[in-house]
Amino acid sequence: MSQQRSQRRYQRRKHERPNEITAAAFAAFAENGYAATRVEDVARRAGVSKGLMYLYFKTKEELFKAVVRSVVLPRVNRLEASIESSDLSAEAFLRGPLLELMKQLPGSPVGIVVRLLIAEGPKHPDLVEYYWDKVASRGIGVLSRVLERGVEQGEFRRTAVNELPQLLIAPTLFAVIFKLLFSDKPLDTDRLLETHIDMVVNYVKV
Amino acid sequence: MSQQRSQRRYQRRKHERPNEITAAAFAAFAENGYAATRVEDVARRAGVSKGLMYLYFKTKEELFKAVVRSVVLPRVNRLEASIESSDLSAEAFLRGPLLELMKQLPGSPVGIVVRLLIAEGPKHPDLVEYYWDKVASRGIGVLSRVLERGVEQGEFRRTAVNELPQLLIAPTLFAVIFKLLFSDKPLDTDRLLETHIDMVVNYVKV
DNA sequence: TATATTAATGACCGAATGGTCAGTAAGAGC
DNA sequence: GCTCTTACTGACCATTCGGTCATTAATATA
Repeated sequence: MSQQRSQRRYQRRKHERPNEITAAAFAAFAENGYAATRVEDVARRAGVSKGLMYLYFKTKEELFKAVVRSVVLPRVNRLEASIESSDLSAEAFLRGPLLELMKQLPGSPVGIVVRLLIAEGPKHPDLVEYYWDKVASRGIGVLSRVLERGVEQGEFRRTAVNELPQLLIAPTLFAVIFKLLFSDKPLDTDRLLETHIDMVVNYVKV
Repeated sequence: MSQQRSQRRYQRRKHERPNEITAAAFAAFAENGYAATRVEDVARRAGVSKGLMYLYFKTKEELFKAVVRSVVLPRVNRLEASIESSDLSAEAFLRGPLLELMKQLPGSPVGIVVRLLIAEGPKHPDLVEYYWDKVASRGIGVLSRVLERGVEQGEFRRTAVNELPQLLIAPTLFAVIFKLLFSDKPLDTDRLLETHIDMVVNYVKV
């Protein structure tokens, strides 16, 4: 035989480790929440020793933040891009791409992150701040611009919704949390969101 | 002097202890969340030894459930009563008592409970079930009946909202969570909720 | 006042877990 | 090949914390 008595005990994979570890951590946090997940669980999932975890992430909290970033950032970027590049009318945009995005959120990894944020946020203020800057405020900005465009083009009246663009996606959070907690109870979240958008559009349309 | 060398070390207060302990536990959970709160912290807050905790609550989890019950039950009962006894028109009810209730939720203890439920729910399925039976489904029932009454009296059309009464209060959850996470960011939750109710009423009114 | 009852204490236990570090072996560079 | 760097391991430590229990003292009863 060549030179393997037993297989290599491990491979060195400096580059891939961080992503693999955050992925494993996300899965573990999703199942058990942050506090109840042991660092060693994550290590096992990632096929790595506990010691290595601390080479790439100084503390469990650092790992947590890395997870949130990795899940949330690409999504927001995609959203922002897809919106800015759209040439639909405001109404068509709300009923089309935005509604589609909203429908996808319940049951997506974002739901998990929301849960983690709600549960752990108060203990990690800088993470909350990060989320606000990089996600929430950008999301609000996008909604705000869509409504504004609608007004400029004479499609929409100017209403309180212009100052409260959050109202557009508020029921999405409800749907996310409902599915999270009561996954076995019936609720047609798609229809809920459709109805809501319909309601808003009727309300703001001239 | 009478018979006190030093003050009594403690008083026996069998009857009051449970309430005092759940109150202390609520405060502690509110500050730190469930997992991060030590039983001994709660004991100290309640002015009681750790051992006594286990006389009144078999486990930390039992204590948790008692807290949720104590905060949530009286509120739902009050809501249900106030609604059934009202003789307002459906619209007046939505714009009056219901809106008022919604406005009160962000910042109330309910917000804390919601956070605890979201964070710990997946690990305490029977608690979630309890919450569904005693709170969520009853709340939905109330909303449903108001809308139904509106239809019967010819005030409202029959719309998708009749089957999705959750839509009425969905933004309340958003407001609760927003205030929970981003307490320092501006958001006029009262106006948000008013606008939403206005929108719904316009939508369903004949 | 004497006795019985039990509310309440607090020292203690053991398991769990975040984090460390001395040592090992993969594999890059020569 | 041989050497040197360093990615990686896994045993270990310190601490924390849920839960127990033998003991104590407040108070009800007689």
